[in-house]
Amino acid sequence: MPRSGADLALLLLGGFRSLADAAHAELARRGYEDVRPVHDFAMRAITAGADNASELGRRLSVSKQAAAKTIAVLQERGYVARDTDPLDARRKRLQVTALGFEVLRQGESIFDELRDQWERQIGTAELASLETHLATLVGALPVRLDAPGWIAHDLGGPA
Amino acid sequence: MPRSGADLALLLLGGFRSLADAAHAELARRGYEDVRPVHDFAMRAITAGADNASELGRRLSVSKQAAAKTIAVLQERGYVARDTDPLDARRKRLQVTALGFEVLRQGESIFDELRDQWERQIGTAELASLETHLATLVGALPVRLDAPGWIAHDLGGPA
DNA sequence: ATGTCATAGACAACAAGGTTGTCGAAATAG
DNA sequence: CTATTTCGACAACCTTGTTGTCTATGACAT
Repeated sequence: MPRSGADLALLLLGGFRSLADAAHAELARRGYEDVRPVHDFAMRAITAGADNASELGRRLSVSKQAAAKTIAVLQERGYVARDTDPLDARRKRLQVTALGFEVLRQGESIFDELRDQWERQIGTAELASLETHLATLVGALPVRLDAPGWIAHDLGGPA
Repeated sequence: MPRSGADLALLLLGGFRSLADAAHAELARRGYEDVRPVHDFAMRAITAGADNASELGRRLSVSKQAAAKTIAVLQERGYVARDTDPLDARRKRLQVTALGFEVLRQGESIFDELRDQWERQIGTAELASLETHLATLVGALPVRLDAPGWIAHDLGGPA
């Protein structure tokens, strides 16, 4: 059955959402109730080298002010720490704390489990092909979480 | 190459985003600069029978107040009209205007064109299989656009 | 050395979208 | 006729983002 282009878009969104919702719920179940996908992505970016607010903003494609707000939350909750940069007094160096890494680790394993479930549902080869094709179509896009309203927000639904 | 679960999620999100961004940009190019995906979805829901604010809220899984705000915008821009319901004086019946339908029509064709492009890139059978598998995995989820921060917002990036 | 420009981070003001709570009017159940 | 529910509106507030402005610091050219 030939679906419409709009359906395809919804399908993609739905796929992401079910993964993200499930991960968020599971993370909450494991005790990290205040962690949302944005936080996870931000910590990943920090780990990957975005060790100051301006740089984090660039990596996430948001303003540095927005990045600073996210950092403030992360810091408040003990997931990242900041200290001054000895080489550049303007900068505050960011570091993911042990607690932060713990969340990152759990998040990863949750997503991997979710992927395994999908694999069992449609088959290893099928999922691999789906990923390959999607990767071809999407290319390497910057993270671009953007205004993560529903990504960041508490996702209530049963979906 | 076995990707991680998180990558899969990002791929899905990326797929949706590239479609949505392209559609939004093309719609703007065609002169509908103030239409965002949420508006499109809302109009679709209205056409599909959600002819009052409360019902629209239910269909979109948002509060009726949020739905009312969306309606206000849509009305302001002339995409929907409201009149009183002769059968129930509490209700304001919603109707998509001719202009609204025009946008809907254009949006559909844009998404279809985008899908065609994808089909040419990876092959008809491949795209169909991708859709089928995704549909299996996702199931029938309610629209649930949720807090459409970046869906609703003006998507600036080149992505 | 010094003047100029770019960058980091902080603060303020504001926009968009959503939420809950409240309320009056109208429909409906008993 | 009364009690409950539903609709739409309003207000207050949250979250995440944005732009603009400001100071301190660094980089660089003169």
